[in-house]
Amino acid sequence: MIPITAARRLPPRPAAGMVPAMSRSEPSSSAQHGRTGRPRSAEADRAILEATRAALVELGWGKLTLGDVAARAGVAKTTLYRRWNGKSALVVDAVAALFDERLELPDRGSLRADVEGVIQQFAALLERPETKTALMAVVSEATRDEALRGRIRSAVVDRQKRLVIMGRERAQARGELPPDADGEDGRAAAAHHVDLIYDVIAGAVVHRTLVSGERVDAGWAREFTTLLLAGLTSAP
Amino acid sequence: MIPITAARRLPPRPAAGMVPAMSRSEPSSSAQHGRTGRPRSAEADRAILEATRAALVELGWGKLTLGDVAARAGVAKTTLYRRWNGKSALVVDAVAALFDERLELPDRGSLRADVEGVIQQFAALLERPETKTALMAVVSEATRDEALRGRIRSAVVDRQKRLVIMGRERAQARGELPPDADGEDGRAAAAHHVDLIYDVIAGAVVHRTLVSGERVDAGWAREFTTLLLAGLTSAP
DNA sequence: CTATTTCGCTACGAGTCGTAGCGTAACTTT
DNA sequence: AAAGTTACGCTACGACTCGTAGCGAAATAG
Repeated sequence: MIPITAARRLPPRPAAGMVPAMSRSEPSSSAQHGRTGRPRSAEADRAILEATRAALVELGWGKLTLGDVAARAGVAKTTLYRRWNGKSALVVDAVAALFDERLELPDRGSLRADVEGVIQQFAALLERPETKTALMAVVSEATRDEALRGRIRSAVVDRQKRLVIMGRERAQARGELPPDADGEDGRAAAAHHVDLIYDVIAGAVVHRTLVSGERVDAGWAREFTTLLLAGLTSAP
Repeated sequence: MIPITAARRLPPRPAAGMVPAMSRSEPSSSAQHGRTGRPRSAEADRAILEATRAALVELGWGKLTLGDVAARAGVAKTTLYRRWNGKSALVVDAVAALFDERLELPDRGSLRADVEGVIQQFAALLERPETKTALMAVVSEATRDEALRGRIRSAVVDRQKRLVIMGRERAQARGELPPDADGEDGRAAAAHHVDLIYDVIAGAVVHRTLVSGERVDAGWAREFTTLLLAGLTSAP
């Protein structure tokens, strides 16, 4: 008894906001911070993120409330605010987990097959109602929030870009694409090329799914791949 | 005096919602409905949409409130709810006006120049903070709202697609692209082709600007156009 | 055991939402 | 000119969400 209220005697408070969740796939859980007190419940993290995805599906971004998420997850609302500083940050983490699990690039033997595969894989991810609703909402919020942009970059963009880099290297090894030029310029050009390809592929799939509102079926993936390969394999 | 409250003696009310603004560029204004009472103020429409854009720039989608918009526009909050059924619908109309004014396709003499021009024009539109913030937010909301999807389609998608169709026809007239095949199949294939090109161009520009968060400069537009043309001009 | 941190809970003021009701203004029809 | 109809500005309202504060209890490290 007579417990000394810990929070009270803290310094002015690090900020009004909360833990950055360090952009890892592993949220903000467990000990290992070298900290001394009671560790955050990893189970609570899991439940919260899952509840967030479920609430997104049912309510959509606009009507999703943190109070509702807390109730679904079986935790107190205050716990949410202790870990994330708002709706956007929470949803990014909730959706980022899906990008971890579901994006791979098995070697399908040819550049064409690899490209077509990644298109369909990404399209399948976007078909999920959680991602469909959340991704663009978060992107929209990020236009006014630098920290959120950083989060999206590491949780979504960088992960996808890695697939492009890998596929490109494989194609070069197969001789389907010319190797990168040597030197600093060559590396810069290669990076630019990767960025371009990434925006074209991801952009087209996202746009067709969310803006045009039509499905990415096998036929479309094939046509798009054909168009793309002609551009990729022609002279620089 | 003793005025008979008009609203009271109306039938059960058309709905809880509001005027569809009929998807025209001209909002919901003026008489000419053949209606009989006081017409809606077109000036109010103009002021509201402009106030909406201004509020978007300052506050962003998340913190934009209809009460604030009403105050800026110098109208009563209730007037907003009489014309639009919510934030999303209002913002779509507010942003759609920009797409009207700013999207044209002057004949630049070659397919390459036309494509590069439309890319830069669209990119310039997305640079504006109103569109940057609003477009994806609205798209996100639309994933759960069929009516909103229709609005976006007519206010944004169809207008842009028209540019693709026009550019394509010009290129065919110049002999830069093969003419469409005859018959029903030919027309269907042409429509598919237009859809594909549209999603690739608009998608890449949107994705680079909003997701990757990098500028569409002249160099990028050139590289992208090169990639695209190689794909377009190669055999089907 | 002591120090420290997190947890669930309750409570709260501030702010927004969307609607209702009223009296007035503007326009059409007779 | 009068009557009928619709839009407008204003005020007020209950319902809800937000984000924070404070408390006592639980969980861990040393």
